[in-house]
Amino acid sequence: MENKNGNITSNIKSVAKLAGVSISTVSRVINNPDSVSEKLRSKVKHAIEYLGYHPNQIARSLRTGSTKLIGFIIPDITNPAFLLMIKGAEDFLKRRGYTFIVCGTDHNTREETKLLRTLLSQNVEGMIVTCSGGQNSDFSKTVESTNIKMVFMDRRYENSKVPYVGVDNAGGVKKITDHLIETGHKSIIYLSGERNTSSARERLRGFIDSVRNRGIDFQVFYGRFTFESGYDLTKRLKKIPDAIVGGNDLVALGAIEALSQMGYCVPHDVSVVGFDDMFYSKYSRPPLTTVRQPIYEMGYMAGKILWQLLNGKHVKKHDVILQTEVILRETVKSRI
Amino acid sequence: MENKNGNITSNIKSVAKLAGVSISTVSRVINNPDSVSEKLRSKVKHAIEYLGYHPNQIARSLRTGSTKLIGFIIPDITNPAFLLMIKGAEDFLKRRGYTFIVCGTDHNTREETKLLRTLLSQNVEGMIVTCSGGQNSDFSKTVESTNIKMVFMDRRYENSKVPYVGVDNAGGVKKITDHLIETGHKSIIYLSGERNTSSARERLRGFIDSVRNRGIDFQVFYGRFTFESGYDLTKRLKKIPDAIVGGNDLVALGAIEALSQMGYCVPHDVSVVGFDDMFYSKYSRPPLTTVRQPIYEMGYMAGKILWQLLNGKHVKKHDVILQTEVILRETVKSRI
DNA sequence: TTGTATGCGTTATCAT
DNA sequence: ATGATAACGCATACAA
Repeated sequence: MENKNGNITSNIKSVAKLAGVSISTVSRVINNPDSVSEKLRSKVKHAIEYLGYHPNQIARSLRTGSTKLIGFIIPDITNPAFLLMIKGAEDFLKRRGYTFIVCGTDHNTREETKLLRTLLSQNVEGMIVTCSGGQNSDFSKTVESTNIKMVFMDRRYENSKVPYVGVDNAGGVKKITDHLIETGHKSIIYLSGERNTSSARERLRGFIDSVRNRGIDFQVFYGRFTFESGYDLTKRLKKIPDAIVGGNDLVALGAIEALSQMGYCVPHDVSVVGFDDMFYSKYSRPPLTTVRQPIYEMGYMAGKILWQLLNGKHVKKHDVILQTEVILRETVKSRI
Repeated sequence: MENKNGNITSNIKSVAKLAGVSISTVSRVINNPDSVSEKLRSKVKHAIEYLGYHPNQIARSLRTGSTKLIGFIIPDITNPAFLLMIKGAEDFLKRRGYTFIVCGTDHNTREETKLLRTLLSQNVEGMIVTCSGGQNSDFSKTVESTNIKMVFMDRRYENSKVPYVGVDNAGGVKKITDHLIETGHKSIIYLSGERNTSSARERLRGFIDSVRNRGIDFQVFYGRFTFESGYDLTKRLKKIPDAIVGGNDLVALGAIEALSQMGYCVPHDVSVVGFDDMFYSKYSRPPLTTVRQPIYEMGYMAGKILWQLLNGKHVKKHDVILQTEVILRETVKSRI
């Protein structure tokens, strides 16, 4: 039997014919083997083996109404952090029989809405989404109109009834800034990236929370979440502070590079800290003091919550906020 | 109408009923609007709008035999290089209406075979695969028995009729090793990773090609393709050579770190080069001299070839080998 | 131009 | 324990 692509495709009918049984028996051998006699079961199994048959998932889905498909929408499929989250979610869900469609928006909210529609018409049973912007009303409207099971991961849209799993961005930045203050840093600069996502706003808030009303001389500059941005922002500094807090590790690393080119030594002259603890940060020179997020765990948790949603279980906490950990390495020097 | 998940699902029937036409007319409005009178067309369109109807892709696929689904199998969904390849392929294919399922094997060939089966039963129309090991006979057998359209990307299994897109690994390592020899390096050590994949073997071959019969004192050590492996291997070196060639950038960076801890200065005392030009290598201290592969282009090309396969076009070159480029930065010093 | 009826490959219901 | 058959939602050949 040949389909449109010229592929040789065996189906339940051909298996039944070869085994000399009805198609219902074949179906039973696959879905409920115990209900078939040993004799027929073995016949059917051999036929399946011989023909290299495997059930057509499409037909199965149409009939059962269950695709066992989960969709992911993330801002950038090239960013290892997002993929580690996805791995976490997959590790939880794949042993429960799900398959995954992963889509990247390139940080474009219009594309995000489009992908939502695509996944919907692929009949995914659930979705895990890391939002691409600060808001996307088309997206939110579509979600509300469909009752699709969804979980937001790491970044969310506000005013939404979608459960959320994230990390305590504000708390993390606050912790590491507190550490800076406790070790005698009097003037501190925060280098933010784009401020449109929920996580970026939270990090900035953590910095402000830590620094205000404590007699600290502080300033905030906005750029992007890249090495180059950290570099440029730092090069333009009129006055070098006691410490610089990067909105993420890349920004911090860029700042260190600029500082070194400007003749300052880290941490001797300036302390620098980041946020993320990305793969490379422990190998930088000097190794970067930063905040570690439980990335993988975040994904795992998102997978778990989606699974609860899918199975009609009561989701206890609507929002789950995971805690961060300060990783002390060698870019901070006490100035007491 | 409500499906098993409790979702409100409108179907072609409900649209037809509301519009007061037959289901074939609705189908025509969607697939071939010009064949329907203006009057009915507008009625149907309003009904579609009102109900928020979109066609069930599952049913459509079952009927037409076309899923517009492409599957990817890669060794590790957490590795940015693989994902950049995928992005290349997607950029070519998505404007042609395809959707993508991405699966990672965790470098496990058994899992690889399982994923192949999964994708097959999801009725993907084509697949792009980066092989997880040196061989996988179950995988190869299954592929041959199905006529699935497939392209190997970056890593391949031998003896296969599957088209392949890769880079000239051997040529790349040869080029950079030649450069080392031409700049007066007399003793050179190659630090390989696992030697089971096709690309790892090719890189080693490039090194040997460059070094032999030229009076060079050379040695090869095997470890893994990680920072730690480069570090450990280097720490165990009895005698420090003029230059070290890392099987990839991570290994080279690990070697540099070990060297620096052992009191050697790069490139003053030893030259070190890598392979990949991964994202971070230009920011390392000192910036790493390495070989750049056209990662994205490789994926784009793989997508293009798969598309040709899918459309029955004649694929001119069965194998496509892309060229590499040596990136000179600051970890090599001339010793002439 | 429009409608009726068939079948895609399954699973599930109902007989036997 | 096994088989015949309806139904899932859609596209399409054929009839009108």
